This record gives sequence, structure tokens and C-alpha cells, in this order.
Amino acid sequence: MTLQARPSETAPSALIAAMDTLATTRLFGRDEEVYAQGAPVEHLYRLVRGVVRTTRLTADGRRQVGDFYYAGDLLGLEVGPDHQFSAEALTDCEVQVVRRGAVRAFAGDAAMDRAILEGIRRELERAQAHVMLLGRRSAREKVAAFLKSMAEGCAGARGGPQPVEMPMGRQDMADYLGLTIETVSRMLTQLQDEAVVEFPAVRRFQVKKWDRLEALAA
Amino acid sequence: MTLQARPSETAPSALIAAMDTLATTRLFGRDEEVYAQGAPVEHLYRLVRGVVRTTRLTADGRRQVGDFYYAGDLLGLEVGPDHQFSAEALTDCEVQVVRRGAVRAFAGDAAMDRAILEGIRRELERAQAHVMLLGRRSAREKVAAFLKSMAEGCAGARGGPQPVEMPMGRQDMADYLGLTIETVSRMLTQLQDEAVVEFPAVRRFQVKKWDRLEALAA
DNA sequence: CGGTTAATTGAACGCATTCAACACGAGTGG
DNA sequence: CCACTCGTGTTGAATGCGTTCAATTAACCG
Repeated sequence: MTLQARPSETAPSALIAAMDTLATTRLFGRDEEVYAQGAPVEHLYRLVRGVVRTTRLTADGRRQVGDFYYAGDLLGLEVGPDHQFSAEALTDCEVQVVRRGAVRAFAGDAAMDRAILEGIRRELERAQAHVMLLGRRSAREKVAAFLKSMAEGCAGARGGPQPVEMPMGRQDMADYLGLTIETVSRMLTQLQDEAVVEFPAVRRFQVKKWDRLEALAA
Repeated sequence: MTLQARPSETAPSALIAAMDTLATTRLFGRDEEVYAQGAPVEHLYRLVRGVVRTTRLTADGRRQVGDFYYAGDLLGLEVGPDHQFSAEALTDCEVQVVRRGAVRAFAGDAAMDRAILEGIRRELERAQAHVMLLGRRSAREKVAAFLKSMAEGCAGARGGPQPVEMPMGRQDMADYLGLTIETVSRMLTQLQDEAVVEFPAVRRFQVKKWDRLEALAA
């Protein structure tokens, strides 16, 4: 019953070593902000414990969730001089924080570049998968794909009877998938009625028919 | 009346130099494939002339356009071992092609890493913008945002009376925006009826009310 | 227990899609 | 030059999916 969604995506070891030495560990409570949208990009963050979401607010108040981050993930790897997204703790979090310049001086420019490259690479993978998810899928498929990725991330949930924990609420799911909470809720009950998944609690589920789920998530 | 959408996004100079020396130039006709979805990532491409689109086909035949690339852009900067998207020439194209290993040997690993980093960085920017576009926008807003980005890319179309050329057809627009061609068409005529833009030809337009367009693209 | 927030469910609406017909333009051959 | 065709784009009408608004239920916490 771990909250680790992607099993063992460890950052490059040189960077980890540098961060373990240089970084200060900070704790964030639920819904606390790790960094703000629009703030200058100065630090590098590594999530040690807990779950973080990145969100972006448009001028007219609509919210888009960028992604969810789990223990081991690197945060704050954005491209421009300012953060395009803000990062907020979904659960209580433990985060290593370090100035970019510090780790650069410690680990060397080349190692730093390689580490950043690796991190950005993963960001790109996420973003591209997100585009595919948002582009041409029905609400049903979006929700199914979301559940599938949650279940895949949870180590050993594939065949085992252990349930998958969802750290995020319905609103976060909706804002990630580009849907309303009502639609998300309807699709979840629909999938449950068809016995594809089962929810013993609001934020805990178990995949019952993996093949059906995969077919839906396409 | 250039087809260059992003004005002067030149790749890192070290890489350009390497490619000018090492790359072989290839020509692609309209709708020819530069590389295929699923093919191993072996080469690096630089678009010298023309326009390229990247597309991804899902198992059930739905198509998502990843992005459009213009002269000066780097192509084939994908993350995994295989191409997630295929790249096709939208117009007749001139492309520099080089094996990744060759440029690595020529320019050095560090320079290569930095160049790749810069390229992936831009890919990430595009993908993130694409997510925002697909997530929580109406058809009207999507189309407006698309026209806006086209117009911004076309050098000096801002105030000038010169029209913007659109190299892609309606189907490509639709598959980029996650809409149907009919909806795209309807939104275009709608925007034209409101005199926000004007289409003297199917693939040529002029922005008439820039403030209205920007407000819509939000 | 109440009090509060989050999630579900219902009904009506509206936006985008679907299916179909039509218009337009470019290219070709009579 | 016109007729014909084919591909592409536009327009219309009807359907349906997801939203919106509203009410209800469930979960959480004092």
C-alpha cells in the first residue's frame, strides 16, 4: 500500500549524491506550496516522501494539473527563467531543496547538465503522454487510462489483491484529465458497475478486470 | 509571406556547425515520411526548408498531431529508444540528417549533451503548451489560439497587412487541436464573421482584431 | 453527535460530433 | 474554353456526450 506511483525512477546518481550532501530538507504540509507559478527558477527539488502536484492557473481561473510526482522524482525542472507551473504538496511531504548553482559547482557542469537532461527527458515523456491522453479520448477512456497508470505505478498491484491508494481527490483528477468532477465521478461509478474496478473507499481501488481496463485505456 | 512560424529559433551553434559538416542533406516531397513511429532513434534531423508535422497513431486509428516544425527546428529529439511519433513532410522539405554517434564524436559528448538538452527543452515547452491548449479550452478558444500562434510565428505579421500562410490543412489542425475538421471549419467561419480574422484564401489569413484574438486565445 | 468538506446522483442544457449534402478549386482532357 | 473529376473545405440537421446547476449522500473531524 505504497503511494509510490512510478516504481523506481531514480534520478541520476551523481545528482543524488550531490543533493544528499548539499540539499536542505524541508517539510511541507498538505496543500502547502513548494514553489509558485511565475516565480524564478532557482532551486532543484527532490521529493523524498509524499506526493506533489503541479498546477497552472489561466488568467480566467481555469486550472490544469500538470502532473503528479512521487518519492524519488525531481521537481522544478522547468525550462524558462520562471516556473510555468506551481507545485503543491498533496500529502505531507519531505523535499530536498538545493540551489542550482550549488549543485553545479559541486558536481560539475557536465554532470549537472546530464542530470538535468535526464530529468527534462522524463518531463517530456510525461507531457507527451498527457497530450495523447487529452487529445482524442472520451471521458471514459481518460478515467480508465488514469486508473491504469495509477495501478501500474503501485508496485505489485498488477495481480495482487492489494488495493491502490489514490493520494489525489476528484478535483485534481478532473483538472488533470480536462473534465469536471461530476464526469469523473460518473465514469468511476460506471467502471465500478461494470466490475472493471472496485472502490472499497473513495481513494482506494482495486483492478478487477485488467484486460478490460487496458482495452479502455488503449 | 514566409512559412517560418517561429522566427529565429536557431539550434545551439556547436551543433549547427557539426551538422553542417557531417550531415547529408535529404529532400522530402509532400507527405513523405522523414521517420516512422516505432522506428529506433538513431539520427538527428535539422529542418532547413519546408514544414514538417509529427503525428502519432493510436491502436484504434485515431490520430494526434504532435506539433509542426519549421526551418531551423531540430527533429527526432525523442526520449526513448524508439520514436513515439512519426514525422512527415507537410510541404517539400530539405532536411539535414546525421547519425547521433557521428555528431557526438565530432562535437564531443558535453557539447552534444548541451545541444540535445536545449532541443529537448524546447520540445518540453511545446508539449506543455499543447497540454494547456487541449486541457480546458473550448473549440473556439483552441482555434483562436492556433491562429494566434501561427500569426506570431510569421515574422512581422503583427501589425503589417501581409497575410499569414498556413501550410497545414484542416485535418491537421483538427488532429492537433483534438477537434473534428467540421468544428475547426465552423470556428474559422465564426471568427471570420466576427471580423477577428479574414481568409482571402483557404490557407491564408490576416488578423483583423488582434486584441479580440488574444482575448480568445487567453 | 453536529458541522463541514468531498463525492455522488439527477435532470436539463449546450457544445461538439456525426452523418449527409453541397460548394469550391485545381488539374485534366475533350 | 468548358465539362468532368477528385480532393478539400464548408454548411446543415440531428444526435449524444459532457457540462451545468441543484440536491443528496458519504466521509471526516471536532
